[in-house]
Amino acid sequence: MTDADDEIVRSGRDAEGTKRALVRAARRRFATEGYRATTVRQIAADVGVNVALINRYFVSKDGLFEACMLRTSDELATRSQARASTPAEVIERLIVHALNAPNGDDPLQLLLLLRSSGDENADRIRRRTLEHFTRKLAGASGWSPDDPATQPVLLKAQLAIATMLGVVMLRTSAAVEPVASATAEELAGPLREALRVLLDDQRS
Amino acid sequence: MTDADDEIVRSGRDAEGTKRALVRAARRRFATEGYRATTVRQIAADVGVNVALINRYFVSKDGLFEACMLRTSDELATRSQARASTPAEVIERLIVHALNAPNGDDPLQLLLLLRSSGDENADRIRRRTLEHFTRKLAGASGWSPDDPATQPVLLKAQLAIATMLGVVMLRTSAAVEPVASATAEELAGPLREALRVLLDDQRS
DNA sequence: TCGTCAAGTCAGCATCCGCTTACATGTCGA
DNA sequence: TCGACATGTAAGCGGATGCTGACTTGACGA
Repeated sequence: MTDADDEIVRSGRDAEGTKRALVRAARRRFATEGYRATTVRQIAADVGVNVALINRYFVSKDGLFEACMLRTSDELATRSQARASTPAEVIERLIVHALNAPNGDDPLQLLLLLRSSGDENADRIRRRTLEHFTRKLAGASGWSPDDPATQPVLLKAQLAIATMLGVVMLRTSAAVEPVASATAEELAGPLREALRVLLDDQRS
Repeated sequence: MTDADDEIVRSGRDAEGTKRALVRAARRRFATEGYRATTVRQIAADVGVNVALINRYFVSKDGLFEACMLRTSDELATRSQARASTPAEVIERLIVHALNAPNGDDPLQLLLLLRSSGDENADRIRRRTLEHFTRKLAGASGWSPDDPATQPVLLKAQLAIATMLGVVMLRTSAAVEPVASATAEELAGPLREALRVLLDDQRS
């Protein structure tokens, strides 16, 4: 495990480690404060590294954002690769993912939080990742991607994602009470019910 | 009705009309592109007016954002003042409000509630508006605000709001398919079911 | 007709942001 | 030991952004 990359320790002289640390710090900033509000100087300062390295390693701020999206996309793909399970399990994992990880490191949380960047390429990646995630979610409910009757299920899956997105935003970005300080346990119950309606129905 | 304030017509020499037009244009920008990405020059250009007027009338960009928040807060309060109705009616109104025509201002109002400006005062207004809206929604389901047993209902009402916010976000800001180009009718069905679980239950 | 004042404009300042260029420094093989 | 290269730094440029103060224009009453 190459964790603890963004420690202040940062021994330097380790390009790959520095890149990882930059992506980590950037992801956190982008997720919590948005693309435009995040400055490359902030990110560099978080890692304890000179600003110019961002341009050296990622060409531009857009490039760094894209790297964040790609890494999030990868992690998400890896996790959902874990054998397709029952709808109930999928729902459970979705809830746990979104409600824990208060530091904003969870890829699902990050993906949901990412707002539009203004950069065309990064926005396309974000859209594609979300759509891929939608299909995964619908697929885990036992639908074939080619079945034309799947269309309404895709919509429902996306509504489930939208629900989680809204919850995460209200909790982290807007900090609205009481949902912001509610425990994961308090939220899990109602969320389970709502998501079951959307994901676990009888093919109606 | 003093609509059509942001027409190119803008006869000038009408301070109140200009202020309203600025708030309208600003709200659209803030909601769709976020606070930081929106520039005062853009807003002024949208209205066809000199930038300096923003500072004259609203002191600062923060002040303009706060005016936007206050206006949506007012409009939202006015609408929900319409006699408390049955949960089913409330759900229906919520859905219509959020799914209205994309050029309409209704979804933008909700979207604006998610945007944080960094300004302490404006953010407080946003939080307060959302919390007030939550209580209204819970109240429409027949719960007294003082009953301690209401707490979980507040949470559920907020989850319902979160769902609608997420849907609006995916449709307008992220433009993720298929939800972005789905019709209101296609979405209304599943949304009704999900919201009913959260708002119309049997006090469980 | 003309003075007054609000409504609106103009030009520019200070600051920040993304990015680049030139330079310093640590590491490692010959 | 030392040169070569990769890693990291310092300084600053060009442009955008928020905001300001002095100015112009138009409406209206005496």
